[in-house]
Amino acid sequence: MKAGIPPVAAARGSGRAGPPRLSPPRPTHARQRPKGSARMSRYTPAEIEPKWQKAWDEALTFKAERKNGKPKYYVLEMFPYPSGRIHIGHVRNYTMGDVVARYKRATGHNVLHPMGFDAFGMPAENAAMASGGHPKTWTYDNIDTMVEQMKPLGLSLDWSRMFATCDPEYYGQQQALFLDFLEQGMVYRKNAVVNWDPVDMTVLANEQVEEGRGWRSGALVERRELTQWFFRISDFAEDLLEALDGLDDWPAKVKTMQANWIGRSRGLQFAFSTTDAPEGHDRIEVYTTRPDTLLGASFVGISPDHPLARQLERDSEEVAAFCAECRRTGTSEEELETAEKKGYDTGITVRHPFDTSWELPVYIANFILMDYGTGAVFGCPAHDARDLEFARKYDLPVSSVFVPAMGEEGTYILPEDGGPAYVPPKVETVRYLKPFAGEEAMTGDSGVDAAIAFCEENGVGQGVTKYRLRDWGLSRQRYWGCPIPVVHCDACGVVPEKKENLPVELPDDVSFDQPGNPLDRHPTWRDVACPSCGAPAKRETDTMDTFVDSSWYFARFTAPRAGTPTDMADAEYWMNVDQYIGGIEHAILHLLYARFFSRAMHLTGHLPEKSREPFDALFTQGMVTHAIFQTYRRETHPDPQPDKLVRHYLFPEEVITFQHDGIEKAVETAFAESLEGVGGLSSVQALAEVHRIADMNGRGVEIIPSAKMSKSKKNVVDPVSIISQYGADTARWFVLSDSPPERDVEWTASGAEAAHRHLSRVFRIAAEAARAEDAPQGSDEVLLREMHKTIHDVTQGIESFGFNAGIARLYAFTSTLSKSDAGGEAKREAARTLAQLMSPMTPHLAEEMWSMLGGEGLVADAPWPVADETMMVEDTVTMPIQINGKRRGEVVVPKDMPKPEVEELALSHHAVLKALDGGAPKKIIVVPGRIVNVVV
RNA sequence: GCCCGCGUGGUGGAACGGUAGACACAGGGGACUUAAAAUCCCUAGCCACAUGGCGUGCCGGUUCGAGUCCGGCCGCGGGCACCA
Repeated sequence: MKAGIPPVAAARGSGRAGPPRLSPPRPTHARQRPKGSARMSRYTPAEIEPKWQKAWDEALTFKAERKNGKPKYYVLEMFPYPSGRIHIGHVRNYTMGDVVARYKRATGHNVLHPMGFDAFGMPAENAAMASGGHPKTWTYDNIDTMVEQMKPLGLSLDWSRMFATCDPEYYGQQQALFLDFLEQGMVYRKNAVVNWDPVDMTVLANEQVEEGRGWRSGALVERRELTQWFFRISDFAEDLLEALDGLDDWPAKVKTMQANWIGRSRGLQFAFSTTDAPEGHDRIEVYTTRPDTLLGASFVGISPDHPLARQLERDSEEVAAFCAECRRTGTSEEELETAEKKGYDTGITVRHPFDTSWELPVYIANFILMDYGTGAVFGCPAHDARDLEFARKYDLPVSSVFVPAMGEEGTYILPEDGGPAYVPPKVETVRYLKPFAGEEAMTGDSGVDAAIAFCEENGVGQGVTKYRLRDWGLSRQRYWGCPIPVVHCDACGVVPEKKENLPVELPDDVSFDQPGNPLDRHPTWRDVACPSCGAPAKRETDTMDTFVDSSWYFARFTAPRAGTPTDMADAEYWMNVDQYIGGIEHAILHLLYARFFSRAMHLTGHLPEKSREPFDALFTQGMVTHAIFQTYRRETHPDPQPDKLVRHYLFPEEVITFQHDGIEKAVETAFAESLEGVGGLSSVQALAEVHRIADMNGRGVEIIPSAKMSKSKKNVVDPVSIISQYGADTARWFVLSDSPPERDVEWTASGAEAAHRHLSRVFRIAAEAARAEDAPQGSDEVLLREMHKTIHDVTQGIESFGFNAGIARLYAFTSTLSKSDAGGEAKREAARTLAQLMSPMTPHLAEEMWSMLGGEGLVADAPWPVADETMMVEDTVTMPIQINGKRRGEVVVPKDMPKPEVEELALSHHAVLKALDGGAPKKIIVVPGRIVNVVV
């Protein structure tokens, strides 16, 4: 640990509210205390933490090895991207995992808790372009820094298993998996669109497209088709959907999101016959999930990429112009859906399948995706908001098919009369105005079923099940990724690389001085002999999506140095991941891809059957947020241009926060110090005056609370400075306190100080207990009873991911212990138990307490304390008495008092007597042990 | 736009459909100290002197009883297939 960050920097600022802190606490480690009598009562994390980390290292405490006789437990946190520095969000993520890992160790499990890096990806290339370095150097330097920053956290990791996905040993095995998948027919090539920057001549990621323009060139982005590699994940759609049911320990919201993403739908596929269409387009296939609304059809819409649209484009400049415009939007669904709905009337019509004299116009529409369904839809404006918007824009007819079944008369406005589109859930019963199949009143679901049956009978089309899930395009036109191990040969076509030639390693001699993929411009790497015929051929220059890297790393951790992707014996022993922990932002893509991969790895013999679902339990944690401090700076321009106010962000350490008139305010430290005569930072009054002056001068600071931390907004907290100031245990304790793990937590400097004060207090109390006189006293039992309740509640808290609740109990128990007048031995027992209960959260402090209280060995090796149920039983219970559901009093009764007696007691309560006023109660509800409610 | 969440004092939050505000931060008061820091104790949802009334984003519903369940709205966050 590095000594001394400027005290002002950490203590000022970012306090949520309150008076200015004028004399910040000095970093604890800076006090070089003489060894001696006072030494034992001072909490010095800077001494304690490295000492115990060394002890764990030397004892190989956290090395994971296959062992018989103990149940295994595999806990995994989503591995980080090596961005360069660890982030307080990482601290929270890994601390949660560490709590689980240490707790499971203590409860007799053989724990695997590994760490690695998700190391391929665009930021490394961006850095190389910006500063001329090499992605590889940048990445490995970052990894070194981050490991160095993570080690002081004291995580119970088996560092010997560490790897980065950009290690050739890792991605070589990934290439082997790719070849096996290819052989099994789970990979194929097809055309797909990408964002194309016509100036930089390069493919852009969605995030590199800003308002339809390339982020560097500013050129209008185009969609361009390329031949790309795909995983057949959609073949697994049904299985991936069905299996969600078995994931009992996954959050319901994640399962819902995945189910919606897979999007199984039952619908009708049929064809409209066309009039006046070019040859070969006499039919337009459409797919609809609402065939019951066929009689409300108003138009047919086709994708700009639909074969018919393509044909028309060739024949007409106008159509070509319209399609070109449609293709100018990005490829993301969000952009397509939020863009203004536009259509082009082709002049072609189709005949309605139920009535051939009824013709509908065919529009090319920018919101229809070629990838989903058939690339064509029929529009029913009355029952689809988007179709209604479109119909109103192009003055197309709107005709209701059904109306609400009951009620709402008088308030319901038909869409044709200007009302909104009526889109009830399909389970709701509606009344059909023009039923052609089924009942007049029925649910949407029945309506759809009846419509499908009717259409099938009459030869109009057939019921089909479709999925929204598309195949996974894995080709990326970038350097810093896992090379796709195939060779393109003029004679043999696409030829897989031979396994003995793996890994196909990335060449080091590349430059990023021009846009595009350097592999494309690297002749000696690119030009190879065909593995099949030996003729001159070219390597595939696309690399893999980085989601591939993270789709199997959990399996690799079970045998990180194996010469094959996995070692079956190790996989059999360690898989599955018993507890997986990570951000909710990965709820869909990463987790779905990993579920697909583990199925594919099972099919290719790399994982056992049980690992088709690799994560037994999932927990999604919230973010760490921090207030943003925003101000404006005057930017001066030469005459005649006026000066401009430009938004400017301040780091937390650049401001002082305080509370005035009940409102939290902030002033810029530098500005306050520049003022003379107002007393600067000496009091709330002076700060308020500074604040007033700042506002008048356009130097006011605006506080935007609870924002996701980001470097550009400067609302970041660096864990390294927190650790050097307070120690790792304080950082760990803080990120676990207060907020429930699944929710976002706002980092506040005052909260961190409070955590540190508490740990110091615990240390003092433990030191006192160690010295306490061993005279037995009457209140031993009170303390021990409380201890057993605490064991129970903290255990419960950890088991249920209620770390904050467990910590609240530990606060309470610390308070009990400090006030207890129990004998020394009881106090020591209580303090040792406290150390054990705290050990998953604050492992270093716990070890120190344990050793000072005469605990045997390491607390990390001590078995978890077990609550004695008999010590927790209370014989009386306080029951609140409610009158009409409002609390009016309480009675203390024996725990198992029979209902009639409780009723009698309640009725004699003065508040009840007063409320009854001589009358009889209407009803009395007694919930044993909980509550009495008297209804009068 | 679509899918999924979340919303409780000045602040973070607690609460099997059963005493709303545990625990903590900030605040107020006090003890100790020459003074301060550190520490310890007390206090505290809001309104009202009080009896009491009002309170879990807003509106409505179910229930003896709703922060919790249902419907509708508002606000904020996550995801939307090439950010990881």
